[in-house]
Amino acid sequence: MRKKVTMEMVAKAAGVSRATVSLVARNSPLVSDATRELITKTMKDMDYVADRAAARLRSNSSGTVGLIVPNLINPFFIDFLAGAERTMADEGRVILLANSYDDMERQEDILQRFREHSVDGIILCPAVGTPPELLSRIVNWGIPVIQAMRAVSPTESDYAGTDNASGMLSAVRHLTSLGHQRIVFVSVSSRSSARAERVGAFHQGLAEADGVEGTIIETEFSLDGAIEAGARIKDEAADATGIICFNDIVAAGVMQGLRQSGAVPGETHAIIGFGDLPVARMAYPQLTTVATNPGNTGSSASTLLARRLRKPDAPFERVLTVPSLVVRGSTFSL
Amino acid sequence: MRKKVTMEMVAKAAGVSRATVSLVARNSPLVSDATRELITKTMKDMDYVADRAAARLRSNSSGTVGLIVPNLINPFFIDFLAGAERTMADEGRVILLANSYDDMERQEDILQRFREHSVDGIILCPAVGTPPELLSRIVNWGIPVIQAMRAVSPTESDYAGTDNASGMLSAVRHLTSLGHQRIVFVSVSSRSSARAERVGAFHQGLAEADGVEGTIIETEFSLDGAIEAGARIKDEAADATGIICFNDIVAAGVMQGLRQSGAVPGETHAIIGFGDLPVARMAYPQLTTVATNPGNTGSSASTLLARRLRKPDAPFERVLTVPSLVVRGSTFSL
DNA sequence: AAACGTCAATAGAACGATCTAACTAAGTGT
DNA sequence: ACACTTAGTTAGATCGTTCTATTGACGTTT
Repeated sequence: MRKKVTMEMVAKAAGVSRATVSLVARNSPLVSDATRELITKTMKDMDYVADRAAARLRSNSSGTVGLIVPNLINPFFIDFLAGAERTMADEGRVILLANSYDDMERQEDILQRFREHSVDGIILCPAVGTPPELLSRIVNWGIPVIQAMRAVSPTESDYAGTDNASGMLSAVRHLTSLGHQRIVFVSVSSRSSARAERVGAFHQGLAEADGVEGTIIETEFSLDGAIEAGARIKDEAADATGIICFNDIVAAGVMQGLRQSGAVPGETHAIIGFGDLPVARMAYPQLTTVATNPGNTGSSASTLLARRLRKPDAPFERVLTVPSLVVRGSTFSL
Repeated sequence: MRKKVTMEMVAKAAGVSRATVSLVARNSPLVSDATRELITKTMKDMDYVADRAAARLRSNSSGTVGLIVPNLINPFFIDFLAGAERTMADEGRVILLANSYDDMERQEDILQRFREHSVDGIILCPAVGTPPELLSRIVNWGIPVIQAMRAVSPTESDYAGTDNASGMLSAVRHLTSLGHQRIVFVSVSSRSSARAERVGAFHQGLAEADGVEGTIIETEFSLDGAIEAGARIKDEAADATGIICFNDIVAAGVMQGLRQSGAVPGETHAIIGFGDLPVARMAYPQLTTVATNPGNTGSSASTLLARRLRKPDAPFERVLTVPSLVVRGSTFSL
C-alpha cells in the first residue's frame, strides 16, 4: 500500500506548477523544451503514473472503447477481436471486452456498464434480433458507435463487414466452372444479416449459370448440427455434388456427416467453406474456402471508430472487406 | 450532445441529498425502504448513469480487471478468456483485454496502461521469458495479481492452471496400455512452464512402463511447423507408433505431416492431442486428447482474483484443473 | 518610451462521485 | 424528565486531473 505519486508531487519536485506538468503529460507544444525535459525526467524518476479516472472526470475522454461480440466460440469473431485489439492498442487505447452470448438482455446490461465507464466509443457486433432502434439510442447517448460483422441499421452508424455477396458468388462460380450442376448451401438458421446476404448471392449465382440447381439446408450453428446436416444431404439432395457451407466449422462437420453416409469429401463431393480459419488447413482434405479475413474487418472497425472520434460529424462509411477464394483439396473437377 | 444526469440532479428531483442517492446507488442498508424506492424510481425515470470515473477517483475501486493473454490465435487462450470474461461479468466487473503477443516489452506497456486505468486487479498469463521479479513489482504497485496458465513465480501470487503432469501421465499410460512401445512427444520449443511440466511427466510416464522408449521432437508453434514435424517422425523415430502432441493444433498438423510421409493416422500411428479444443472433433480421424478445459481455468482465475480482492491478505492458493482423457478414433490397440 | 504581440508558466475553479463526522427524530431505560 | 441509543439523513471536504483566464517577461514596432 504505497501512496500514489500525483501531479502535484511531481510539480513540487520539479519546481513548477501542476498545470505545467499536465501540459507535459499530454505533450502539448505549449512548454519549452528545457522544462519539458526536466519534467519528463522527474516523472520517470518518481515513477509517476497518470490517473486516467481523474483525467476523464475533467476532460470527457477515457481512452477506452467498448467491444461487444456475440460469442467467443466462433473463431471468426476471435480473429475479428484480435484485429480490433491490435489496432486499438497501437493507438494507445484499451479495449473493454464483453460477450453478449447473442442475448439482447445481456447486451443491454453491457451497454449500461460501458456507459458507466464512459467509453469513448463502441464497436458492436449486434446480437441476433437487435432492433435498429438500439442504434439510435446509443447515438442519442452521445456515444460514437460502429456496427461490425452484422448490420442492423444501415443508416445510423459506420459499418465494417465482409462483402458476403461477392464471397458467395465466387464460391458458386468456382463450383459451376468445375462442372457441378447441383449445389447445396448448408446455412445456419439464425437470422443474421450475413446469412441473408449469402443466401441472396447464392440464388444470384445459380441464376447466372445454365441449368444449375440449388438447395438450401439449414442447421443450427454447432459441430453436431453440422454433422447431422451433412448426413442429411444424401436424402435431401441426392444428386448434389457441390456443397457450400456457412463457415469452415460447418464445413468440417458436414465432411464428417458425409463420411457417415458413405460419401468421400473431396472425391464424391466438392466442399467449400467460409472464413479460411485455421481449421480449414487442419481438416482432411484441406478445405477450399472463401477467405473473409475477419482480422482485417476488426482492424477496419477500429480505424472507423478512430476516425469518428476525431470527426464526429463525418458522413457514415461502409467498409467491406472483399474475400478471396482459396482453392485447396476439397474441391475437384467433375 | 445531451447534458449528463448527475447525482446532484437526481437528489434535487427526489428531494433528498446527494449523499443519500449515493447510498442507494451502492445499495447500502442505511436507507429506509421508502426513500430507497423513491430514489430508485427517480434514477430510472431520469435515465441516470453512474459515473464510474468519479466514483473511482474518490473510492479507489474501478470495477475493472485487466487480463493479459500472450496471443489470440491459440484457442486454448480464447477458451480461457471466455471463461474469465463470463465469471467477471457475473460479478458486474468489466474486463480490459490486452494481447502481449508473448512480447515482454509490449507486456510492460500494457501493465502501465492498466495502472493508469487503475484496474482493481490483474489476471496475467505471463509472456514467455517473464522474470519472477515482474510479479514482485506488480505486487509492489499494490495491485492484486493472479498468474494463470503459466507460472513464473510460485510464491508471489495465486495461480490458476492446468495439471499438466497428470494430463501427460494419462496420455502416456493410455498409449502404453494399448501396447505402444515407442512414443514420441511433439513439443513446442518455447520455454513455458507448461512445456517443462509436460516434458517432466512424459519421462516419468515412460519410466513407469517396462521397455518403453521415448523421443522428444520440437517444433515451433504453428500449423506449418507441426506438419513439418510430423513428416520428420519417420526419420527421427522410425519405429514409433504412439505420438503425443503439445496441443490439438499441433496434433492436426502432425497428422498432415504423417500422411505426407505415407503413414495413416489412426491406423499406422496413434495420436493424442492436448486441449480437447473444437478442432479435436473436426479432425479426421477424430482426435483422442487430454481435455484440459481451459474455460474452467479462466473461471478459476477470476474466482481467485475476486477472493483476493475481498481478502487481500489471504494465503496464496494454487488451483489446478485436472484434465481427463477423451478417447476417440486417433488411437488404437497394437 | 509607450504600445503591442508572443511565448511560458500559473492560479484557481471545475468535474461527479464517496467519505467522514455530525445532526435529527424517535425510541429506550431509569 | 433525563441521558442514551439507534436509524436515517446530510453538509462539506476530498480525490487528481484539465480547463479558463491571467500574469510576466521579452522583443518588436511605432
